[in-house]
Amino acid sequence: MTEKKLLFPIVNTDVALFTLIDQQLRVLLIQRANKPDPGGWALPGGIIKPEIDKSLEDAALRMLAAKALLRLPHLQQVATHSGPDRDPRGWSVSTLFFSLLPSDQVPAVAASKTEAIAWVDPERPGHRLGFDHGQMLAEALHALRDKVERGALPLHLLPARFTLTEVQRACEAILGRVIDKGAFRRQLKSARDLVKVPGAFVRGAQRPAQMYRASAGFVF
Amino acid sequence: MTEKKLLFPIVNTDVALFTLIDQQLRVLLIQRANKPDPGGWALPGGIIKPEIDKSLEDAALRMLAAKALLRLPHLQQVATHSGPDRDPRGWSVSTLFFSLLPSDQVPAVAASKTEAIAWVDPERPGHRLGFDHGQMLAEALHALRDKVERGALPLHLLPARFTLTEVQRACEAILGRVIDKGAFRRQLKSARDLVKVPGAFVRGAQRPAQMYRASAGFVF
DNA sequence: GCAATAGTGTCTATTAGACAATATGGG
DNA sequence: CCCATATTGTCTAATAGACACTATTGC
Repeated sequence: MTEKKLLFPIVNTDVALFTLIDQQLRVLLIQRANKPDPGGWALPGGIIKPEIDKSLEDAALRMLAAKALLRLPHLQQVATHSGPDRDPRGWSVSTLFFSLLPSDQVPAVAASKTEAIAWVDPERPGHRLGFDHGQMLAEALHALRDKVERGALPLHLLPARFTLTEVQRACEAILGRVIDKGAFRRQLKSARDLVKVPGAFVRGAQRPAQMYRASAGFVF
Repeated sequence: MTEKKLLFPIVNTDVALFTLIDQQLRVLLIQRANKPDPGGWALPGGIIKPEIDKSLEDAALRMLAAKALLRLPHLQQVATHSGPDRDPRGWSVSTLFFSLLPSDQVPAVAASKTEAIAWVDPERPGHRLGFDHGQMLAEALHALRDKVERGALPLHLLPARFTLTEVQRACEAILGRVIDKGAFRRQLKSARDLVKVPGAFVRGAQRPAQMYRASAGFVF
């Protein structure tokens, strides 16, 4: 491959899209079909198009929408990586985001004809990631954990209606440790993000649980 | 001025450089001499040069070094702003950093022949800032406060040797509130960032204070 | 009644804030 | 001694973690 040095830096975005599969935290990887590093695994992303994108966030959402036929409820900036060597095409700048996909929408993310996808454990991706995406994934996971550790509720991982236990399980999957039920529910009482859904319960052969939804003004 | 749309985004950096002047938190503004918005006030920054810069951090340091004849001890990424309208020259991406300048090095930052400088209160800059730099400054201040609120010690604001009271004053200047002496010093005891300097005391007509320095492995 | 999960209560160790008390210099 | 600041100690309210207890369903 001929390496051509561009006069202007390449500007692109990458997204670590997290979800829950069987109560386990997973992140989306795609197997690249195109030019740099074809066949290699990477975080979904690509070069922005100034003609149609109104911002980096806009570009990241556009690329994911093309892949997933969905509109993500939020996008969180993690960091911007840069340098002459991180992309073989030349001097590049890449802004990394993470986002949360509701677990009931995982099927909406399907592989295209040219690109395979995989939902992997963010701590052990299994595939070797191209570019500096291994480091990026670690940073995105750290940013997500930090936010949840600080008390943010990852409600975007859950369906529209959920139980408090499901919120706890989501936090546990993110943090990688068990959380005490009593302490967790105590904190939730002073959180304004949750709204009781009046009727609505039931799930199995045990005491039914109260259902909740995210409050109107909730932002992750 | 003719507005030309570029095929590639403009990539630049901006830095909110904080320091202490008379125990007050101040941030550096420059009065632009060149093309977009000449005479306007803004955070120091500029377009990167892929030929010489090895990263965005490198570019930000280079631009500040030219202005200030100094090498900053650290640089912290805040966020990356983007869009077609935030810079009149066209679609642009700008990564914002903040940094801390030791109070005894303020004189090293001098105005050039073409650009005036000002050290202003970050909460009330006084000058109206061009581009989206008003918003940027607010974000940088928030990032700095958040970090200090979480327990990070802004030792880079201080001279090489300092007293615990000086550390407290620096934190108070950043946070904009008074901190309890007892509680503050209790936290410092469990911080590994500080090292006693054996001799060294004295300042005025009162009990001398123990001097400290940042530990070898200290990173803000 | 039993299994399983929901939901609440209690005890304790730790911590942050308020504030008092003591220490040490110069004058 | 007095002043000003350094340094340490004490008391208390709030909080987090551990863990136990009660509640409600299906079977």
